[in-house]
Amino acid sequence: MKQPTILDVAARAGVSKSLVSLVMTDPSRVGEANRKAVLEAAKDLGYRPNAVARSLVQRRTGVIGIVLSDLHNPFFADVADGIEAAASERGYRAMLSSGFLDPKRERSAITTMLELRVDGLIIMGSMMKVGRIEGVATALPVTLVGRHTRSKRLDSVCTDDAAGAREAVAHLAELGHTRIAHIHAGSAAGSPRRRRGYEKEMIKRGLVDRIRVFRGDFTESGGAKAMIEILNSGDMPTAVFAPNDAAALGAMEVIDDAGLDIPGDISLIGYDDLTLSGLPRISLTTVGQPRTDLGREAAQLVLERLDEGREDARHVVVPPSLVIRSTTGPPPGDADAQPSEDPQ
Amino acid sequence: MKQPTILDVAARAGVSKSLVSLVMTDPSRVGEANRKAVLEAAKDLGYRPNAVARSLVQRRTGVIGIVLSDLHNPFFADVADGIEAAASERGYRAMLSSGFLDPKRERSAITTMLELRVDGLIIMGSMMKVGRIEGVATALPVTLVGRHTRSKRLDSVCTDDAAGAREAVAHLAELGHTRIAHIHAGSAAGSPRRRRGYEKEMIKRGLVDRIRVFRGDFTESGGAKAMIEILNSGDMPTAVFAPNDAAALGAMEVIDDAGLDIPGDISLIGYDDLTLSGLPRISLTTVGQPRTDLGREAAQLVLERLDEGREDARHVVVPPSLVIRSTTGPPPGDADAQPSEDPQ
DNA sequence: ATTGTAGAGTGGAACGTTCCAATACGCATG
DNA sequence: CATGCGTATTGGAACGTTCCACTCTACAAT
Repeated sequence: MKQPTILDVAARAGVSKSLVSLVMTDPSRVGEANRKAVLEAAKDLGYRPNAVARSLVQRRTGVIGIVLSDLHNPFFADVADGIEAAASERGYRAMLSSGFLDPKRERSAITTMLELRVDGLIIMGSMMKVGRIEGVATALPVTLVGRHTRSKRLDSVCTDDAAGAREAVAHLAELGHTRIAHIHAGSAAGSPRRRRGYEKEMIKRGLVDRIRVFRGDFTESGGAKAMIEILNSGDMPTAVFAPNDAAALGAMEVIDDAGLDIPGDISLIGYDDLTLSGLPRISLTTVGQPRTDLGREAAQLVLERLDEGREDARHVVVPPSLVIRSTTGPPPGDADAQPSEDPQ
Repeated sequence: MKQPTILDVAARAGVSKSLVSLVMTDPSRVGEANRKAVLEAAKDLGYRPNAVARSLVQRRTGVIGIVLSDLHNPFFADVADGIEAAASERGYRAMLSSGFLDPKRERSAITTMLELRVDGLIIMGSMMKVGRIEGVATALPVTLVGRHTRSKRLDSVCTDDAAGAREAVAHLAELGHTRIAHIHAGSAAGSPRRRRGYEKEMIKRGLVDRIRVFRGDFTESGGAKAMIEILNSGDMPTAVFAPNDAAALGAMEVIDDAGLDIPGDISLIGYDDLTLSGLPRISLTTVGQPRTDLGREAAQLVLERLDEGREDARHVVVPPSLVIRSTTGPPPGDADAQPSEDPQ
């Protein structure tokens, strides 16, 4: 099991370790004969450069760490794709770790990344306070995905959650809804803004006293639980705005199980536009975010600091877009149904 | 940005670097006064042990690498959860990398893991040939998830894919189906066995000449494409057995779009039992695998080699279980409908 | 007084690379 | 024939830890 080192290769090829190192990094700078000898020796021995030793002397690992809150949320998978693509174009590789929706485990995932000395860190859907994350940003470039901040110490990229939420509520209001409830995900990344957007739009439309907010989270089961509460609240809304698609799916399940019709009895709207949500069976109205672009942008921000020496914080906000499908419609008993916004 | 080292801490605390090292690993072996001084100095400086340097001297990283073929497949997320849980219980941490459904990129992901000197490797849903992976297993413990092999050099854990496939076909046959088509995913992990299970059961039931196999893959779009081909084949089956749930969802979408009813016109069955598949709107009949357990078992296999010195290969096969939901029913025009197997 | 022992702390080698300054060698130039 | 120069190669110092063998001190046992 003992792995061969550069010295073993050097000995076998009859050259110095420095020459082997040269061949491994830039073969063109080495004479024909020696190059061949080294490559052959390396192959014979099954030599693989030890990135640990290399990182130690170079004081860089070439790895961008990604910490995400939930491996199950396909939203992150797309963002991660974007990050990986951008990173590998620039000679970095991405390594991923999950926070399992638990601030403590997220913290420990981040610590691990720091100890491994990743060159940059991208944190998505964080459950932690921005303040704590800022502390980390003194050691390496950090980009937050999906969370708004004006921090001077780290970068961020997200969609305008408040605007997305307002669009969602506006869409419902224009369909004639007034009793619009919102499920929120506490202080998890993005959630506070979406909630505020919901509230603002409700206020703007004169629906202040119709504001109903229920606590859930960004998962299917969180959405389901909140929906059960809504159904039991004795104050049934005609529309529900979920904090994301995963939660919306959970809510949908509860509504279906209760024998209610979507959107006949209750309209439902999510956030994220997962591929899944576009399935005909689901056809969830939702607020879309350009996921892969979000990821590319996040990687770009890290790389700018790493390779171009940028020092000042940048915060990128991209606009969300409402995707109207078939889980939203006029409220029940609405005489003037079929307005132009009605899907299908 | 320059990070403090153990020497900085030692200087500030007025002790030797060795003492600092001791405090960091086992504070109880150090005198009260010095321990406090060291901890305070470390805190003041924001010292974080450099895992790269530590790994170099210890010749271990404490990291279990996970390489999976597709970040989007929630199946892997659950398995990864299991791995992470088992690993962290034993003091290891898990780090993840995606192969993006491309054997080349998978190879490069594995190379990266090897260069980073992870202590063990778990490969899920691999697109590579087992032979190539075996080469890797000489350097560290490797466990394959979801792929059958009798290799003497690496471990594996998977469900009995052939048995699962046969159960699926048997279920359809008992409902009265004879024209049962199968979408397969080429040589991707698990697919060949499922295909063979399908064929065997078809033969056993005297349906040899009804065997129809279409090429797809383990993704939604792969399933959709194959389904389009099936619909255009001019030989419409009454049931389709997809290689996994993701592909089944793609197929479902195509069937829905074609205006056909599931299971009225065509029955559909998947493999994996994603959480998603249990949603009332989807309610996909499928073959279930104990995902988290699969992950725990995989981690266990790696850890046995790492910490207990096991040398011989172990291959764990766990039984799959058919989950009957509402995408399967009697074939159209079947007079004696509603057999006892009918769901609901 | 001598010896032994335990506890606390230290210095230096090692881990496997990269990088830099230095060397060796050939060959053209004056 | 000395000089200079470019190319190919080398040895040694880093990188930041851990680990081991060792020293030092205090104190108990003989």
